[in-house]
Formats: sequence, structure tokens, C-alpha cells
Amino acid sequence: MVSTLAGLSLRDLEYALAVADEQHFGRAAARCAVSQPALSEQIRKLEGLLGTKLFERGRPAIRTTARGQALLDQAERVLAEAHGLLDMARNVSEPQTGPLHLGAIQTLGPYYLPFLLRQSRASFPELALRLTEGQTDGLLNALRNGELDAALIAIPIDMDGLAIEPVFFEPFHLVCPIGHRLSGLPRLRLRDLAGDDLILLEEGHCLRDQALSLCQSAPQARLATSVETLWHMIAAGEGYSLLPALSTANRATMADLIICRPLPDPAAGRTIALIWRRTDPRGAEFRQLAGMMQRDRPEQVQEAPG
Amino acid sequence: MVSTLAGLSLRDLEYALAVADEQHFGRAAARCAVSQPALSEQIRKLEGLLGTKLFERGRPAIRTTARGQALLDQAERVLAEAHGLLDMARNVSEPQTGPLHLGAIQTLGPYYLPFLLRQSRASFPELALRLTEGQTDGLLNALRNGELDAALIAIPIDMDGLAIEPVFFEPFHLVCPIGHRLSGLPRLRLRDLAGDDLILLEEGHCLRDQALSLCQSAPQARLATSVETLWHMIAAGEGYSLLPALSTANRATMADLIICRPLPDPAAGRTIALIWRRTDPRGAEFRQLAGMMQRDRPEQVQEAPG
DNA sequence: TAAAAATACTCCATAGGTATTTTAT
DNA sequence: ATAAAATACCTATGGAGTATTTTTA
Repeated sequence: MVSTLAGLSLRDLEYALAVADEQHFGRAAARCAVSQPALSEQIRKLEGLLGTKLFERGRPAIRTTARGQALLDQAERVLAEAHGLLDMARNVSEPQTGPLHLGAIQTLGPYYLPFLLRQSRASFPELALRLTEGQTDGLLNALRNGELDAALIAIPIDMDGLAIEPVFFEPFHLVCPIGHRLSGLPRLRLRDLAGDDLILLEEGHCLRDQALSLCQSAPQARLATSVETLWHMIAAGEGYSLLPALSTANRATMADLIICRPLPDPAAGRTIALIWRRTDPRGAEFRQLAGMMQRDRPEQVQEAPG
Repeated sequence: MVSTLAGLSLRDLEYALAVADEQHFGRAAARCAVSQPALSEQIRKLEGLLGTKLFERGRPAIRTTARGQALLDQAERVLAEAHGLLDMARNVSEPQTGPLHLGAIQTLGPYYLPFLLRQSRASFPELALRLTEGQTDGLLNALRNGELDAALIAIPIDMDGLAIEPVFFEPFHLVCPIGHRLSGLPRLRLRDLAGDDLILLEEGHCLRDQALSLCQSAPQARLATSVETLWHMIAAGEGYSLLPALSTANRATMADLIICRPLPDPAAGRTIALIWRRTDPRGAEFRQLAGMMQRDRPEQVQEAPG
């Protein structure tokens, strides 16, 4: 369908309304900051386009014709909507405003997003974060099909089509029941982490694979469906696991049954990064958001590695 | 107040909506019947003007940004109003349609306008005649200040600023009581019309002056406020007068008391003309209307003199 | 690698300016 | 006669075309 607007221009409508208002081509031209012939010519074209004389040229004043008046009323509506568009653009184009659909992996979200929400509300009060939790694959899909604008995940991941900005490094802790063989070791070494009572998250959680590779255990280990379940299983003496630092902080329930120990290798942990579609025009804003997360982070996490 | 539209163009909004719809610059360009680079460039300018990227360029498809969507919705409203304007223009620009404020002198209106209305409804069903009666001076004023679009008056008049199209010639009749000295004259001559019982309309009616000059009587004659009053005064035997042919036709009341006689001079009468502001752009339509009145006229009147 | 959008450039339509003529009162 | 709009004519902006490069998945 080709344009049916036939060269109609908002500027010409402004000219016409100025003439109607001033009842004088010269004054209307001055108000529109153009020369009188320029304005006259555009009015002439507009009248041709509409098929009707809008004005009756007479002395001492221009009069709008009856037909012209109906059209000028409608022209006013057109311009009102156009101004509405520009007003809207002025508001909407502010950076860090409006809805932002943000995802986070499930082993991070519950322990970090409350912190992030406080921070974002302080720094960017107009930014409306819409939060989602999921597993890495689901988040990546949601990102690719536009349900999400950005996501917090553990890197490395396959980054094709994505922009990635590391945000912080989150160490893992050894978590085991009091009295467990690992709870009493005076000096914990990485090789001690292998054991047949390692409890893992279900397939799909990136944390599962990271714990597995650090512990060098067999994958027939016991399964938990969430960090919370896992915590309760450990409290029940079912075994031990590795959990990210944010998820072990400030835990009251069953803290008397469980011991958390830092791992011996300071590199044992995961890097959390903010990702988004490389093509998203808000890239710069997302980078700024990541910068804020890097600078002002929870005490349990560390600066992201280069 | 200078333009606040800053170069916003309806065409660009159409381009943007085409892209949003097609999710593809190439197809959008084809739909708008321009080249892809031309459309891309206009979208780029529009995004700059609005201060926001409207689209996220990605494969396989273009996606509209959240901010862009709000703006595109508004753009759609702008275009809807613009199309409304063009639709309205198409209707409104038809000739012989819409309201037409027409005035007529009081000695003509009641006797001719019913005829004219029938005729106009048949020939121009979309023409909405709004009728007014008044004296010549009042009609001219109303015409000049725009309350009237056109008027039917007796010429000649001072025609500065006015266009005039004669419509028909209306003969005068001698009207007197049965038994009046003029009713019995076998051959009526113009000079017989002088008499001290001539009844005239009040000051302001053009017919008063025309009758006066034809009759060569003194202006201390009796006064009537309307043709109807005059008719009753004649029936009451108060005197005689000259009345235009249309006003004496088809009279039932008191017809048995009154005699109407044609005047000896075939030029004794008045020419009725349609007048309008010379500057009114509907001049051609008024002329066409006058043409209709010339061609299809009541039987009592004659073709207007050259 | 392939498809698609962005650049580079050239051209031309037209909005706009100045000077002047025409028109209306 | 005068004020104001229309016309004539010229300039320059910018929209649109073709050819090409860059980008993204």
C-alpha cells in the first residue's frame, strides 16, 4: 500500500492555522518565521491538495471559508497529536527510564535482586525493573525472542549475538553439616572436596556443573531442586555441597546445624555478568547499569576479573 | 511562536509504521515505494528527532523497541487524524454542497424563496440553503461581514466589492381597489399613476423608491410596513400601489376587492440579481446557481435584461 | 557466507528568499 | 493611493536514487 498522504505536510497545516489565527498572510508568515511569498505558496499548494480554498482573501482581513473552517479544525487535531508525539518522545527518550525486563539465574536472583532493587531505585528512580528468574538456557531464549531485555548469568557462556559485561565475582563456600568429615578438617584442600555424598542441583542449573567440576565427584550424587532444598538436605545430614557466597549469607534457619567454610582456592567461584542482545539500542544504558553493579556490590562478592 | 514541530514529517511516520509492520527495512521500503537507503535515512533522521531508537536492527527480523512502540502508537494516531483530514477534504470540496447562507429582500423572499427551495433541492440535494430576509442595506452589511454568503436584491446597487449576476426581471403591477379611479381606465398610461392616495412601503424598502419614481407622486403618501399590510390597506380602499408580479400572484384573500393590472411600460419593474463578495472563492458556484435561477424561473417573471 | 542495513555520492524537486507585479478597497 | 497577496525567478536544502560497504547471525 503506497502512501495515501499525497504530500500533506504538518508544516503546511501550521501555516494554515497561523493564517486563520492572524487573518493576515504577512503576520502569519512572520509568526512562522518565513517570508510571506513562501507561506502564500504553501497555502496555495495545500488548498490545491485539499481541493478547497481555505481562505477568502479580502480587505481588510482574511476570512476562513465555511469549508475551510471544518478542515482547519481537523488540522488542529492532527497537529495536537503530532505535538503529543513530540512530548511523548521527550519523556520516553530519557536514559534509565521505563520498563526493563531483567532476568537472573535462580541461584542468584533471590539473594542478589533485593539488593539490586534498592540500589536501582536510589540511582534510577524512573527505571521500572521487571524481574524474572530462570535457568541459563531459558533466560537466553527469553532474551533472544525479546521477552527479556537483559539478564544476569554466570559466565562463560556462548555469547553469539550477545553483549556481556562482567559484574562481580562470587566465591563458592563449602556447606556441610556440623560433624561432617569436611567440617572438622583443619586445612581444607580442593582435593578434599571429592566425596560420594555431594548433593547437586538438578540438571539445568549452571551451578551444578561448576560444583561438579570443582569436586571431581561422580554425577550419581544426590539431587536437589533448588538452593533452599539443598540447604535443608544438608541440615538433615544428607551430605555436603558448594554454594555461592550470596546464597549462604544471613541465613538464620538451621544455621546451628550447618557449617560454611571458604574454599582454599580464591578462584573457586563464578563470575556473574549482565548480558543483552548486541543489537539492543540501549546497550550504553545497560553498560552503565553494569557499571553501577560493579562499583556498588554486596560485601560477599568481589570485583569481577579482567 | 515559531514552529515547534522541528521538521517532523507525516511521510517519516508512515515509513516508521511500515518498518514496524514489516519488521524489515527492505520490504517496508518497497511498500512505501521508495528505495531502501532512502527509507533508512528517513528513519535515522526520525529517530534522531525523537531522541530514541525506534527499532532494534537484528536478524532475522527488525524488532520495535519498548520506547519505540509507545511512539509508534502515537504516530498511528497522528496519521489517523491526517487521513481524517484528507477524507473530510474529499467530501467538503464537492461543489454545491454544505451550508449556503442566502439573503433576500423582503418584497421578494416570501414569494420567490419557496420556489427556489424546491428547485435547489432537486438540482443540488447536498446544498443546505439557510435563508434570511432583510432590507437591501442590512443584506449588504450581512454580506460584507460574512453572515451571508450571497443575497437576492434588486439592482442597480452600489456594487463595490461585490459580484453581481442578474437573475430575472420582475414586472410591477398596479394594484388598486375595485372601483378605484385607476381600476376602470380602459387604457392605463404611466402618467395616470400619479395620485395622492398612493400607498408606499416604509423607508428602507427599495420597492418604495421604485414605485415612487414611477408614479411621480409626492412622498407624503400613506405608509405600509410590508407587502401584506399594503395589500390589506388597498383592500380597505385606502389607496393604490405598485407591487412586483410575484407578490401579487396566487392571492386568494380579498382578491374580490382588489384589481391587479399590468403596467403599460414593459420596462416598469425591477431586475433581481444574485450578489456575493467578489472575493468569495465560491464565485463560480454562485454563478452556476444564478444560471439555474435564470433558466428555470417562475412564469410571472421574465429573462433578465443584458 | 549470505542477507540486510548503513554509507557514499549524485541528482533533482521543492521550500524558501528577494524583487516585483497585481489586486482590492 | 495604499496595503497586501500573488507572481517571477533564483538559490539551496534535503529527499531519493544507484552503487558499495559494513554488519550480523
